[in-house]
Amino acid sequence: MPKAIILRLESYLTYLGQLRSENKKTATSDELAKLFGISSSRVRQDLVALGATGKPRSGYGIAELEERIIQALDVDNKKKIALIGLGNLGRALAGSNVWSQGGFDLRAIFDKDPQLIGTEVHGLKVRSITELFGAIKSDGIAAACITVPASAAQPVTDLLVTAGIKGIWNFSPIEINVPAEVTVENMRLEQGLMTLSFRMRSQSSGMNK
Amino acid sequence: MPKAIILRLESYLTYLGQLRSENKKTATSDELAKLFGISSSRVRQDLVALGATGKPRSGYGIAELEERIIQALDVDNKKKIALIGLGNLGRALAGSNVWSQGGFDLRAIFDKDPQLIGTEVHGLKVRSITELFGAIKSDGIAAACITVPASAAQPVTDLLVTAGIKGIWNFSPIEINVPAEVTVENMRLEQGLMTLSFRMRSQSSGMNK
DNA sequence: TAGATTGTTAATCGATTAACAATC
DNA sequence: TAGATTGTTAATCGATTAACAATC
Repeated sequence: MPKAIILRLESYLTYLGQLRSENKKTATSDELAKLFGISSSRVRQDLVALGATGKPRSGYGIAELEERIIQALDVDNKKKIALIGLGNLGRALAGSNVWSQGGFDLRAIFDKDPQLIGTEVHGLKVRSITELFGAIKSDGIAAACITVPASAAQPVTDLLVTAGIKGIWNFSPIEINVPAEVTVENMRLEQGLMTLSFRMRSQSSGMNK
Repeated sequence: MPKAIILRLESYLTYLGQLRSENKKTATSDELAKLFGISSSRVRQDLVALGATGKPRSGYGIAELEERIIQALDVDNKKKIALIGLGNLGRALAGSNVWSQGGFDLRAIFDKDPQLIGTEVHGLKVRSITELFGAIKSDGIAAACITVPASAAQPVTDLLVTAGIKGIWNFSPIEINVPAEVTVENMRLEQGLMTLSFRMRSQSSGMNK
């Protein structure tokens, strides 16, 4: 499945949830296309790739589309994830519902600050990073979210890789090195802002090049 | 400038900073290409689009590249931005350095919780959302970061648009509606996790399709 | 000089849009 | 039935890679 389609399916899913909450039962390719600024044929091709079918005149069933997208992205299969680094951002994420929305189940929190170790955060006891290796092995944790300072990112990554982690959601502003079998998804907050910065100027100058 | 190039320039910038901190002076297209998993000719084309030139055998000057990317993205021109919604995520962002890294200067914080209004957060007094309109007008704020609950996102957006805001960094999991002249950059945390979820399965099943 | 790396053009690849017959 | 919308194929567009002469 091409990466571009995956990204759009995720966007469709968000919007379909909104439509369902408004009690709508069906959506047309043209409706989705207008919202996301793409052609309706692109939407139909995406939905064909997903294996969904619609009905001429009425469109696609919203519930069916949601279900298929969730299946395709493996969101219904909650994978165990650990959070490494309980700073401001880590704390905000720990208490959020992104984990289950994104297909994961937050099961462990690690930090190196002795003040934090042993405290309880959203039902999870904060553990020392020295316990990381053993805990991941014994708990069968598949993924990790890294919200540590840049300087700690690579050492923590190496530890995670050795412990057999399969996926990393990386918030540190660093390119971390991992072996080919480990999946890294970078979440770069600054990059979102930089894109906004660039687009605001292009917009205002009419320089759409 | 194509969106795909902008995204890569942002990535290059992050990595060039790392190289500079290691006291490296130059980088080759092949070096950058390997790191980001693209071809070296793509890197060279990106750098040509940026207006940078390199030297055969030695490569490109790191400091010059950084400077040109910062200029191209307008990161050196700090635009005034307001934060709307001081929940866990808003608080984490308020205290971070993403603003200046991304080309902005956080100048105002708004919330609707009376408990928070009047308190000081990272040198900024939290103001009532009812003051939003006037404050944005009088302070010349160009952009806003929305970290409010989904239900509040559209009303807050409408207010911001009326106040003349030019760009929105949206963390709420909603497609917000804005007129064409307003730039919206969505920061979807769940989508990052969903992509990780999908890629972890593709990876492990060897199903690279 | 020799050889690594740039700058650039042509070839390939993939993604998007256009178009339209099929159909509910 | 009539007409809106799907499913699908062909055409277009843009992005990436390959290749190589120029050059430091």
